[in-house]
Amino acid sequence: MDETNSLIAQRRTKLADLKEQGINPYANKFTPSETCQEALDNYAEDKEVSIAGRIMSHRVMGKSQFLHLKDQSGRIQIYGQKQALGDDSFATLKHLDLGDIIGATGTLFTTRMGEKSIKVSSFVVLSKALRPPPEKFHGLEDTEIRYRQRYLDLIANDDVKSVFLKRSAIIKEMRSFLHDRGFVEVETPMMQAIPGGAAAQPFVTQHNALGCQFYMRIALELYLKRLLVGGIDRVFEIGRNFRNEGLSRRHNPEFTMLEAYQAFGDYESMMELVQSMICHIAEKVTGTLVIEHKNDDGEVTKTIDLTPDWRRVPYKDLIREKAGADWFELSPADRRSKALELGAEIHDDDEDFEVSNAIFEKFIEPTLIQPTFVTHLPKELVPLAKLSPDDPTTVEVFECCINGQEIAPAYTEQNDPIQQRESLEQQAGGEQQKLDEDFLVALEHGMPPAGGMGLGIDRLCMMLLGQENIRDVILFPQMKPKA
RNA sequence: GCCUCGGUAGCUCAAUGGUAGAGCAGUUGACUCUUAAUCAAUUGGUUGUAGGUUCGAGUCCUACCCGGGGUACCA
Repeated sequence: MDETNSLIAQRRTKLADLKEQGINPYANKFTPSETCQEALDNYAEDKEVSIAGRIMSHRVMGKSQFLHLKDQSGRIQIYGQKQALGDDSFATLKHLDLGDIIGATGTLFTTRMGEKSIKVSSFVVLSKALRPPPEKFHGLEDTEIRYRQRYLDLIANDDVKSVFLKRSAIIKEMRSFLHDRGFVEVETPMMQAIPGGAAAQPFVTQHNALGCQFYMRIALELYLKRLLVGGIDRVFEIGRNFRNEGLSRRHNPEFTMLEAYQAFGDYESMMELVQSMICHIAEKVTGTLVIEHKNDDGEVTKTIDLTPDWRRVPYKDLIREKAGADWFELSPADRRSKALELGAEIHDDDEDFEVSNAIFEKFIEPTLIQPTFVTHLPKELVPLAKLSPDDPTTVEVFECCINGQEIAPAYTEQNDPIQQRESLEQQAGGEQQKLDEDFLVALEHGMPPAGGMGLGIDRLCMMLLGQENIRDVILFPQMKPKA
C-alpha cells in the first residue's frame, strides 16, 4: 500500500513509456474469440485464435519469450518470437509485467515439451498493472491480505476461486430445486422498524427523511409468514441477515440465509425438503454424497455421508445419552449441579431448559458430524412453533445438524394467533423486545398451517466445500477497518 | 469483552541482546521451445505504532493498532 514503493514507481515509468510510444495501456475493447480453456479444448493445429488474460508468468530467452495468460476459465501459454513480432513489438512484450492484462492473437501449436500454446502474431495491452502481484510459487498466504484484498487471493490461489465458484453453483442449484417444487422467490425488507423472528442484537440505522431509526433484519421469518397469509403458499427468500454479535470461525455479522415456507406442510415435510435439497445440491455441485474434509497436509480429517435417510433422534434422547438416563427425573437444582460437574457453562440466571440446552450445545451438537435431525425440542426454546400432540412439553421442530453445526432448523409453524401472542409476550419478557403487532394482526387474518425452514448458506457451503472457517466461504468477511 | 499466538523487503520466510539476510518478483546483461527456465551482476528495510530498559533492541518490558486461534454474547 506504500505509494513510494520502488516497484510501483518502476511500473508507472513503464506506463509512461507505453504512452510515449503511442500505445494506450488501457485499450477500450478487445474481443477474444474464445476463453483460455476453450482454446485448449478446441485445439486444432495452426488454427487462429485470440484470447485475453492476465500475465501470470513470463520467461524471456533471447529472441523468444513465453508467457502464461489467465482468465476465469484457466490459463494458456503464449509464445512470442522476435522474427514473427518484429523488434518493437517484441521489445514491448518483453517489458510487460506480471499482472498486466493483454489480448493476444495468434495460431495454436504444441511446444516440444508438449504444451498447447499460441504463437503470437499481435497483442494489445488492455490494462497495465501498477502494483506487483503476489509471489507466483507460494501464492498469497497472509490471511489478513487474503480477506481484505480478496481479489489478490483470487488471482493467486486457484483453489480459493474454486470455492467461490462452487458457492455460486450451490445457490443456483438451491434456487432451481425450489423453483421446481413451485416455490416463489421474494424479497422482503432488510430495514425493519421492529426486528423479529430470532433472538439477536440488531444493528441500528437511521433514516434521515423519515426521522426514525430502523434495524437491520435479524431473520426473514415474520415477513415471509405475512406472505403465507397473503396466499403465496410456497415462498422462499435467500438473503442477508445481520446480527450484532461477536465474530468467530462460524459467525460473520452478516450472513446469508435461506428461509422457505410451505403451506399445508409441517416439520416432516420440511425434513424431506431439507434432505432432498441438500442431496440435490451436493450431487450437482460436488458430484458425490460423500464429502471429505482435509487438513493442510491433504489428509482426510472427516468424512460426511449425506446418503439418505438421515438419522432422526429426539433432543431428550441425545441429552440422556450424554448426561444420564435419569437426567429429566432429577430436580432442577440437581440438573444444574450435574451440568456444572460435566463442565457446561451455566449462568446463575439460566432457566432449567437452558441448563439442558447448555449440555446439548457444548457436548452434543459438536459431535453431530453425520447429518442428523434432532427433533422434539423443548417448547421454551422455540416460541414460533406448534406443540407436539404426543408430548406437549415439546414442539414440532427439528434442527438439522451436520458437520457439528446447526445448519437448518425447521418447524411446524405456529398459526394460532392467540397462542402466538402469548409465547411472544412471554419471550419478550416486558419491555426489552417490542412486539411486532402488524405480524400478529396478520396471523389474526388466518395463516394456513405450514412447515417452515431456515438454512444457513454459509455453513452449508463450509460443509459441502470442506472449509472450516466461515471467512473462507464469504468473499469479503467483516474486518475491522484499518486505522 | 477476556485469554493466547503472531506482525521483518512487493510476496514467502530467516536472523543467542552485538553490522537486518535468503528465495521469488524487480532492474541490467547473455540465451530462438521455456514452464518454480537457467547463468552473471544488481536495486530494494522507519523490523505494525509509540514509549521504556540497555554501552547496544527485530529480539527484553509497557501501552496501543491489526490479524489468527480459543472463549463470552447469539429465545
